[in-house]
Amino acid sequence: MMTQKSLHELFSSYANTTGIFSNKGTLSSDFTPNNIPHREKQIQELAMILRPVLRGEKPSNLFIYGKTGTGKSLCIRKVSNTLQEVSSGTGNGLKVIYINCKMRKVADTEYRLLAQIISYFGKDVPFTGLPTNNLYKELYNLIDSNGGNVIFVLDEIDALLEKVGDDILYNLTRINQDLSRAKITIVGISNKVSFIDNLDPRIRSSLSEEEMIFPPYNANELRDILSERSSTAFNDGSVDHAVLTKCAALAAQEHGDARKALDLLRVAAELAERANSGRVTEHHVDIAEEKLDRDRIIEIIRAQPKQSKLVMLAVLSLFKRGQKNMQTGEVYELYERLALENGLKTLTQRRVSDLISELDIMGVINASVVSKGRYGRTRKINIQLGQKIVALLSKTLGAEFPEAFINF
DNA sequence: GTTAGTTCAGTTGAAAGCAATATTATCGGCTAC
DNA sequence: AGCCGATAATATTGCTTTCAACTGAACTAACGA
Repeated sequence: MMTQKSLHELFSSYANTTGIFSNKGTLSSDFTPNNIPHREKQIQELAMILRPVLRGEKPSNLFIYGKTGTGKSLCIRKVSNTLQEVSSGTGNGLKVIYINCKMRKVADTEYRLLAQIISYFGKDVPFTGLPTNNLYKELYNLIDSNGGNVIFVLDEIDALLEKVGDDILYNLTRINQDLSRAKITIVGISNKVSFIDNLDPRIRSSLSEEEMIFPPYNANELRDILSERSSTAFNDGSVDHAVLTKCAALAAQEHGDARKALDLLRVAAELAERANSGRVTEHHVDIAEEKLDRDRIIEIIRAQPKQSKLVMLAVLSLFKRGQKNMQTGEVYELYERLALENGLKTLTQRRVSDLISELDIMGVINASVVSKGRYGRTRKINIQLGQKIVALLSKTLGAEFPEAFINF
């Protein structure tokens, strides 16, 4: 009875207040706003580089660098959309194909990338089975019969080339030379600046006929972005000005990642709404940051292979016993026991040592090699996570390895 | 007090094994001449 | 004959293990003043 009544109250109070959001979608990171602050120059430049398509000429190939959340994809998307709109009136065919090469199982090999491209032309090829040559042939025919300009936007191209080598680009540029009725332009996007250096010189020069760099946003720019978006995302007066500043400042610390800034703001607002406080405050941002952090770490761990999780569990267990500065040996000992109890095969210390350093790189634990003189050399392993996260993690992992709790 | 060795407890790099996947090659069946 | 799809054959990966060289400071012992 009691619960029903409070449920009733909950709903009616929800219905009677306007809430914080007016349009939450604006805060999503894949939303394309009309106005992209502090990227006017880049958009201008992009437009200049790509505009030859409007006269049916081939633009230069282009290479774009920039860290995550610096607006690369956003600007490209915006420019190419407009370009497509305008060109549909000119009679010069234009097709822009955007592909994210990082997406596992979609475009992370030569074959899959080609298959993906082909499917953009409305033709499906089997997942597997055909020789790659056939796909090139197929693609060639499709593009040629389609005619006009084709622009390939390859996002996170570094991931692709790292995996499969640079032949693909070579082949694609070569196709271009044979085509009679169509022209291919390649736009590569990468977030590693150093990446182009270890590329075949021929490909490098043809790929980066033009280069652009998207610098990270600074705190002020981030705040502008946030206030721009929040003007449509929120109802008036529901967000403190200080909140935006704080989100911007936090995200600026992490290489000026606009996505992070938006996430912070969105999550903070969600929290505020859920807590029924009529407005978002700095306090909510704090909680949001912790929550994002927590989610990230839990997500990382969840995606780990079993063995790695087990190592993590070993570290966690020791940590909960109050151990500080654990050594590889101690962790390995416990890991060995846990593996045995859970019926997993035990890896060698060599491997566990690597797993530990992987966990370190991912920022889940802190491990650094220290020499302890006469007492050898080892990694000093620590956990620097909040209690909440630790508790949550051990719960998650504990559920996966039921036998592990015998140790507590 | 200095200097030159030792020693520990792993670290790190290279090479190779192995199982799971991915890519290629091959073959029989089917259609179109 | 030529093409298609399926299946066998082969190559590539991604993890791991094995082997072995390397590390760097605490500890020791010898050294020289």
